[in-house]
Amino acid sequence: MLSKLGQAVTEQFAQRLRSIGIRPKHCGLLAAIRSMPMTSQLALGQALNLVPSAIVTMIDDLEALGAINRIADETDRRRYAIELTEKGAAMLQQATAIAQQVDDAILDSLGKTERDTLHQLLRKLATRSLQQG
Amino acid sequence: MLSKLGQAVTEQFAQRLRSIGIRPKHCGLLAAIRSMPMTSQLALGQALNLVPSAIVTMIDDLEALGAINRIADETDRRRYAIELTEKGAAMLQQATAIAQQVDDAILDSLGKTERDTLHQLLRKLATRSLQQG
DNA sequence: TATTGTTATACTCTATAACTATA
DNA sequence: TATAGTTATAGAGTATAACAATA
Repeated sequence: MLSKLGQAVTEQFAQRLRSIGIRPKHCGLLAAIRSMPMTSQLALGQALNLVPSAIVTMIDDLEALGAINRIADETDRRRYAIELTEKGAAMLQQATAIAQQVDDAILDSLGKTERDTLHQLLRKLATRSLQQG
Repeated sequence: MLSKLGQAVTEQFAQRLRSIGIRPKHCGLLAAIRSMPMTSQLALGQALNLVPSAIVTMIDDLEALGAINRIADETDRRRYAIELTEKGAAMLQQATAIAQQVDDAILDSLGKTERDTLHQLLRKLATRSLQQG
């Protein structure tokens, strides 16, 4: 049931994200870029546990959307620092809002107390289960 | 969080299922075959919302493992009825046991009352969210 | 020789559509 | 002409490995 619900949540999120042209995986990257400004591509990839080719593709996507810029590093000409543009920051904000909407839609049938209980229980599971991967 | 937990559960389940040579999707099919004995392939596919080519591949997999037999229909030579073999029934039983093990592993940190509460809350979510798909 | 970023390649999963043999 | 099953093909998604430029 957890598995099916998780899929349903992911799919709803993905579907609504289409309106701003990105996928769930881009959200994590955008958030990482915001929290680690001007970091190199590979460093971002390491932080998110992504292989180099994957991060390049995603950075390509975000660059095509105008969400980020590749800034050439002056001291090391192999490197590009990734900069979040205003548009990218706006997209991240929209994505966050969409996530909130999906949360609300999913939790619609639960009252405030029930939501809190659920959140607490899930967090308890997550601390154990998400560690091993 | 639901999304990540769901993924973690699915992956753990998939990993343990490897020991008996099948994937999570085969479990649903095996269960359907048991509950609908001697049904045609396409009918099974419809019951599980699968396209014909997908069900054929999965039936191929299960046949190669000796879990099912294709029985030629005597009145309609296009049709094959799917029969669960003893080995297939055993596999389904093993899969069910594995699912139980994964459940226990995931729910390890929760007490009996907490598990019941979680189950109740998730079911409440599921009745709403899993309907739309 | 090692590292950053990129491209090429391959592999899985899955869906669409063409095809066969029956009806 | 429609249906059961099959095969071929194409599309995402993702990982591996080869590669160029630079350190």
